[in-house]
Amino acid sequence: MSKSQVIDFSKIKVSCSDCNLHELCLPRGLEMEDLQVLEKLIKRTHPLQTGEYLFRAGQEFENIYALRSGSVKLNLMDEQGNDQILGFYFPGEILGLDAIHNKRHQCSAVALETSSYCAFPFSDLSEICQSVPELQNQLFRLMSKELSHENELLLTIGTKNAEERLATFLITLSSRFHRLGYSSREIKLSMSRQEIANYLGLTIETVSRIMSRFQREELIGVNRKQVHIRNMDMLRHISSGCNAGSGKVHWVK
Amino acid sequence: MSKSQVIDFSKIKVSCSDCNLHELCLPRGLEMEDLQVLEKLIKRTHPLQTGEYLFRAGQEFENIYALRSGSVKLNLMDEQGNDQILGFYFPGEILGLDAIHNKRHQCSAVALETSSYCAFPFSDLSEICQSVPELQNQLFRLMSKELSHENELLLTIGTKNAEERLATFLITLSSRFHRLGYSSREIKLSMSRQEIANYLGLTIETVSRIMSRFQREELIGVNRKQVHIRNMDMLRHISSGCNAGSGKVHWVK
DNA sequence: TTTTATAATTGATCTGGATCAAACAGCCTG
DNA sequence: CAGGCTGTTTGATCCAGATCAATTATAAAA
Repeated sequence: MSKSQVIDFSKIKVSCSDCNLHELCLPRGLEMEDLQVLEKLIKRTHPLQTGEYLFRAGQEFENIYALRSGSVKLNLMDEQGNDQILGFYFPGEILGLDAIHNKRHQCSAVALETSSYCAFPFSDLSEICQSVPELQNQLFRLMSKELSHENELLLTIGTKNAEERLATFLITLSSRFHRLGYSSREIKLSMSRQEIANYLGLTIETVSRIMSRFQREELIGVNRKQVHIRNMDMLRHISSGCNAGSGKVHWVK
Repeated sequence: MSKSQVIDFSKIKVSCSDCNLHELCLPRGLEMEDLQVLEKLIKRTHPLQTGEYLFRAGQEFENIYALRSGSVKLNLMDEQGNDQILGFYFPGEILGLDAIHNKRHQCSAVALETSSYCAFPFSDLSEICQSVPELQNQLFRLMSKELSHENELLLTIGTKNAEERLATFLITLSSRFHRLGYSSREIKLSMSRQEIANYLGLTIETVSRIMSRFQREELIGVNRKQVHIRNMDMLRHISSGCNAGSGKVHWVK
């Protein structure tokens, strides 16, 4: 209503100790002194608007990024223009780790909605790691977790059918939102159907059809980008591929 | 011929400074002193025979592994038994990095042929990183490279058709072998057709058919597990998806 | 040598999801 | 509020690759 309600994010001063994502992006048990060193090197900038880039493929690698609010998609393109979305990122998650080895980003990261973030200059960070073992280990853990996520995605795309992939997608989003303190039943999709389709190795039509089917079967309620999970168990059941309901039967010899 | 030619690998004493994979697995410019510390903690064991496990899903994470000879497949299985091969590993490559974050292996690593390796206890390694910055950075780089590999695989599986995937697979193997000092035209496949198919998200029949077609078109020569690349350019062309030869035409508006 | 077992190839058919096409629903903007 | 734009849904058809089935090749065992 009043203009005073319009927030100027650029003027907000946030310290890591205040940040509610603290536990997600920083190691536990960091000394106050270390924390202050860390805070000093963090670059905070204007939030990104929808469609703006956090980083672009080809850019020199300088920072890793911790998402503070909003959401971001990460995608990789080859010389032919084939474009694959590798992941969606939400508050507390880290981006840019895959660019370390050749000092250049291969992927692009694009905001799916207004999003704010912290940037950590990697060279400084890796230097601090030398004196703060817990920070080094946190970075190892973060990269390792990223690897695991990609492994899961490969398993999903490589072995599951369209229905199972979409169910898996919804279940995964739900549990990630839940971890952030949101409802696990109300999902606000910040990405388009096209982006979901690309991510899951499907087409937009297939995604749309299956969403409709899930709705018809009362597993979910859909209103544009808002998804309400009505039957979590069944959805989980479908996502794990034991979907006897659709006539698939596994015989035991 | 004579029995003296049978090598007892368990008695071979190899130091990192002798190892021809040195450059691949250790950081450059490591001080002699640091190298000796490192060598002391490396566990060398009997080589694995075909089918033996380097590590199994569920096992506690202790070591990361540097493959010294042979080859290994890494695979991930879900509760339903869906099994996805995530990668094939060759000498100089590192396995186990994805297990860091929850201290337990999610994947299994199985030898595809007689294979030898070095095991580095990770807790020791991360401790040494505190005093040897270059080692820490090498680990960051290795994990980052692993992430990039998975990104590439996702792009391949998510956007390419069967023919393009197999061509990509062969080209990739070729260049990896070349980096190891082998011919880039002679590929000895240590994995079965079934394993190639699984890795590429295809069936064994599709892989076999496309291999036959490639042979018919004189792109490759195949003799069981031995593949000879006869037309690298064309293979590369197919792998990158600009395959006008098969009737696909891209119109410019 | 034959026997058995496993991996790979080849052919015939089927189908899940892609592609093509059209209609529809929210939107901004003039 | 009409018109244009974009994203989504739904229907009709097609096809790349899966599935099913049979044959062949290789290798190890008897």
